[in-house]
Formats: sequence, structure tokens, C-alpha cells
Amino acid sequence: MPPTPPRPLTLRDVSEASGVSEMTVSRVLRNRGDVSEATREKVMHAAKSLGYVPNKIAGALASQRVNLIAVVIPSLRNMVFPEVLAGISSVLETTDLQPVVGVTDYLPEKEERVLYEMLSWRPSGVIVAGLEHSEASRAMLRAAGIPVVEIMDTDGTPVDAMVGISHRRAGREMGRAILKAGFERIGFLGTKMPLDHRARKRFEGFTEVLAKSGIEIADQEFYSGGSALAKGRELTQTMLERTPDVDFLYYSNDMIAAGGLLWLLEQGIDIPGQIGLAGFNGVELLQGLPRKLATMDAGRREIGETAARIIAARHDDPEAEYEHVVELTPKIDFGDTLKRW
Amino acid sequence: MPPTPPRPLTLRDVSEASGVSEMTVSRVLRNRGDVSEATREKVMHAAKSLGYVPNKIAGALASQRVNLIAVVIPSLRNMVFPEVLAGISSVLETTDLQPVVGVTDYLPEKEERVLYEMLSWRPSGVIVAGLEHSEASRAMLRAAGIPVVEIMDTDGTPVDAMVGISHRRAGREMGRAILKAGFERIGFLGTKMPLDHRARKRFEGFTEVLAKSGIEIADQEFYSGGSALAKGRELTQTMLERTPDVDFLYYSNDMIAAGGLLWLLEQGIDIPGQIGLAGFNGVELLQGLPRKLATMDAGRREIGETAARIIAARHDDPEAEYEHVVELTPKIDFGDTLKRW
DNA sequence: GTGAAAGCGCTAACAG
DNA sequence: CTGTTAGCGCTTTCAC
Repeated sequence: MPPTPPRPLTLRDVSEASGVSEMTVSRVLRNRGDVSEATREKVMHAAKSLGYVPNKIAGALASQRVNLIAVVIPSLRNMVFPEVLAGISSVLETTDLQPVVGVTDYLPEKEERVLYEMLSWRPSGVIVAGLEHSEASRAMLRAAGIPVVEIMDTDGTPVDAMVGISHRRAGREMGRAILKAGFERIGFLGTKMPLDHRARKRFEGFTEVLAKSGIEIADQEFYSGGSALAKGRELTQTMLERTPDVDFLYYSNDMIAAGGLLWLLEQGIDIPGQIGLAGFNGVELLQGLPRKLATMDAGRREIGETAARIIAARHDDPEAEYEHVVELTPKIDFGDTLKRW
Repeated sequence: MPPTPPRPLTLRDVSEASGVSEMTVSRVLRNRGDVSEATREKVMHAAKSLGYVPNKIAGALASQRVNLIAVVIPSLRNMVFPEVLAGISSVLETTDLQPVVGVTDYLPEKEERVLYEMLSWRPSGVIVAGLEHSEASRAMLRAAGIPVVEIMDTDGTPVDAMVGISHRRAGREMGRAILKAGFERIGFLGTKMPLDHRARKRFEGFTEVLAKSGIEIADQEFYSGGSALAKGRELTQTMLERTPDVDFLYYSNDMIAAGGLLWLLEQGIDIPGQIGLAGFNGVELLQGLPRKLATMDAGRREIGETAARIIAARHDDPEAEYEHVVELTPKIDFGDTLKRW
């Protein structure tokens, strides 16, 4: 006799095995309504021993409810996003909602596809990184009729709600701190920015503040792809060869800043006596470097938590009032590489 | 007039807007069967202008097909797993399959919950990290009746198929290389291993080879949690204070090895003249360190690609023959910290 | 406390 | 090439 084809079990199977109607089995399995202890046990036993796994597809279709929250981020290879995710998960774990992650590789067209794909599963909410989306993406989000929280950035107008920091302001603050510390020949090193809007905004805020003090960026250098730590070394070397008299280097993220730091120390350059340094993000990695790098913590975990809390609250009560704009304040950390005294 | 409640659009709406039957609309939207160019255009136009997003829940229930592949990994905070994911995605992107990620935090009970949750969406396949699962998890995987590929490790018996490296063998090879280079007072530093089975297996293979040469681990030190780079420093310092005469340090991963390297260099210790070093994983980060750290590349990307390829092939043809065991060969990279000459 | 009927939005299968 | 019919497996609703 050939083995039974592995047809997935259905409620009916559990119903037959337990001698209880499908409806009651369903009630037991969902903990809904009153069921006598006797039948509950019969059902549980049958379900367990059969190894029944409910079909959420059918359940979702029938109930018009899906406990999924779509989370759309540019990348998983940048530690920033897993940290946001951790914040989201920690909050959603206290509810019956579940995050589902989609990755866009920083490409608006891919973001559009990913959103379409995810929305077609009718999630109960969307958390998406950034405020810059294609018009079609915005339209989809609006039309979905579900809570949408855009995160990480507040320099712009959200489709629905946004939680994050102002990167323009962050750039300005770092600029002020650097100027206040007395640095004047300042170089900027970062990713090529056409698609990294947040880095661009920081850059804009940064140069704006310098300009107000009549200072211009002494030099700048951009990269894309590759190991960030190694790139940080390369960029730094290139810049120092071209502009040896810089007294400060502002990096668009901590990883390239760390690479720069290591390279500069190897060259015997005094940090921050000779050259001051600052990065952005406050990544955990920094804890192990030879110098405590100045940085700015964007509060990624908190952003994730807050966004998830908004989604969860609106899931519980769609009519509830909620903050459409939550702007967090990034904490500047001077470390050992920004103060000269 | 109050705004229309945002009822999600259905096929029927597109059907009415285009004057074409639901069935034909469905055909157009899925590119199935022959449809005249005229009606195709009518339908496409209607769908676009309405902003229709198909309901995959209903589609999946009706067609009994779900294009999702469940990917279950222990963590996103260890770069290793995003890299595996990248391999999986790169292959699945050439198909109509889509990865959905679940994270277990290295906890068997959470793995069980995550698997249950994911299987209840009836995915077309499962890729899960590791071979160690609860009996209930294995039972679920077997009962699901879908392709299951366990990845990263081949020291054990898979539920269905497995793709990875033998960590015991990896540990043995590294042990042999270290002995061959003439090191004798060898310390081991790593994660607490009860739940990190792969690290444990490497450790076992490693000590086994040393034992054959009559050598015992000179000292060992374990950690859990925290910034790996900082932990690497601490562990290394602790060990050197306790056992100053070690001539080699074998770390269970590259991040703590990097921390150790930085600390040792700061102490003015000659690497590898005085102390040799090796890590594990071949993470990109290493490219930017002051010394090229010896390591072993587990071929994470390739593992992901291979697993995805097996799943995709079996999705195309469930009857197809396939490799149940794919053991890849990790490449040892001597870097600058393992050879003494 | 339990059950029967209807239907969620879509697609397989079959007619024309 | 296009339409009709009958479910997919579950939950909602209403009876009992």
C-alpha cells in the first residue's frame, strides 16, 4: 500500500477524530466562546495527536483579519535595520501581531514591488523606512486603508504617520558641536547619496550650519558598495593625501568612521588632537574600538518600538487618536574624538 | 457626504469597471491562458486606474498554492544570517517564490512557535538553520509535506535535505593548521555553547585534533551577549592575565577575534610572532582590520543559494531527484595571523 | 454549550 | 477566446 499522500489536515479531520463539530473544534482551537472542559480536552487531544496545524489562509479569508504587519526596509546588511526590527518585534510580541519583513535594496522600484506583494496579503498595518517613495507606492499605501507608519526620518510629509528623527537637524547639531569644539577644516566622507536620503539630509543640515559660520566643507569623498570598514580606510587615505590640512572628518556612518579611525591611528595621527572624528548611528561595534568615536544615536530601537506601538494601538481601536508625527531627539555622544580639551 | 469606507477592491470591482467577467479579469491579471489584446487592455486599464491589488489570501485558498518559502534563522544581528538570506533571495528572485523570514533567537521553543506560525500559512518550502530542533518541530516539518532544507551544518541527520559544512571537520582542520604552524599553547575563546551547536561542534573537532597530538587546550573563556568586539577585548585580556604564555588564540567567531586583535596590538604584542590568531566565518568586516585575520569562510552565500535552488527545483517538479546531503568545503584563509614564516 | 448554513475572494475545471 | 459553476478551509451568524 502506498503511503497516504501528505494531504494537509483540516478542521474536519480533527472534527471526525474527536466526534465534535467543526465549529466547536474551531472554537476550542481559537479559545473563543464557551466550550465545556470535556469537549475542549477531546478536541485538544485529537488536534495534538494528529499534528493539526490550522490553515491561516482559510482563517484569514473567512474572518477578514490578518495578524501580519508588513515591515519594509532598505537592507539587512546594515545593522541599523535589524535593530529597528528588534524594537518592532519586542512590542509586537506583546500582541498577536507578527512582523513580516521585506527588503528593497534602496531601490524605489523594488520598494514598489515589495509593497504590492506584501499588501496583496492584506496585512493589518505597514511600517516602512523613509519618506521618499514612488507616487504609485504612496497611492497603494493610502488605498490600503490600514495604519501606515513611516520611520527613521521626519523631514517630510507622511502618508499617515511618521516616527523618527530629523536628519537635517542631526546634521546641523553635529555641525554646531564640531564648530564649537574649534575645528575649521572639515572634511565629509560618506555614501553616494542619490538614494540614501537620510545621509543626504544630514549633509545638507551640516553644510548649512557651517555656511552660517562662513565655513565651507574643506573636502568631500564618497563611496558605494564594499566593506564599509575597508572603505573608511580608503576614503580617509584619499582625502588626507589630497587635503592634508583637514582637522576634522565627519563620516556619514560609524562603520566607515571606524575604518578611518583605525587607519589614522596606524599613521600615528593624534586623535582628536590633530584630527577630530565623528560618525553617525551609535552602533554597538564602536564599544570595542581603540577610541570612543563621537557619534549620534538615532534611537533605532526606540523608533521601532514607537512605530509598533502606534500600529498596535490602532489595531486595537481603529478610531483611536494617535500622533501623526513623532520626532525623537538624537543623542549626541562626544566620545573621545570630538572634544579637544 | 462621508468618504467611502476604504473597502478593499475585489476582482468584481475590476470586472464591473471593465465590463469583463471576473474570470477573464483574473486571467489577465495572472497572465494565464489566452486573452485578446483588446480585453487585456480594458482590464489592465481598469485595474490600474482603480488601484486594484489582488487578494493573495483568496487566491492561495482557491488555488492551493502559496509562493512563500519560510526561512527560519536564529538571529539577524549576526551578519552571517543576512548573508545567507542574500544567497537565498538571489536565487528565489529568479523564480516566483518569495522568502519569508522568521527569527528564533537561538531558542528551540521559539523555533517551534515560529515554525508553527509559518507553516500555518502553508508555505511551499522551508529553509531552517541548524539540525537541532525539538521533536515537535521535526514532526511538524515532516508532516508539512513540503520540501525542507536544513542549512549551515551537516553534522547530523536532516529531516529531508541539508546544505552546509561540517563544523566538526572545520574545527579539526583549523586545529591541524595551527599545530602545523608550530603553535602549542592554544587558548579557545567563544560563546557559551549550550545553544550554539555549530560553535560547539567546531570546538569538539578542534580539541579532538589537538588531543591526537597530545595537546590540550591551554585555557578557555566564554561569553554571552554584549558587543562582540568589546567582548573579544575583555575575553582576551582575561585570558592573557590568567595564562600569559599562550601562543595562539582560536576564537569562535571573527567579531570577537577582531576585538582580541585590536587589544593585543594595543598592548604591543607581535601578531603572529608572539601570538597567533584565528577566527571563524570570513566576515567582510575583516577587510578593514590592521592585520588580515586568519579565518575560515563557511560559504554562507553559497549555502543560501544551494538551499534555495533545491527548494526551487522541487517546487517545479516535486518528483525530481535531489541531493539530500550537500556538504560544502570551508576555505581556510591564513591571513597574516596564522603563519609564522 | 453546540451545531448548521452561508460566504470570505479567488481560481480550477469545464462549457461554449 | 470567454463565461459559468463549484468549491478552497475556515469563521460569522444565527438557531437550538
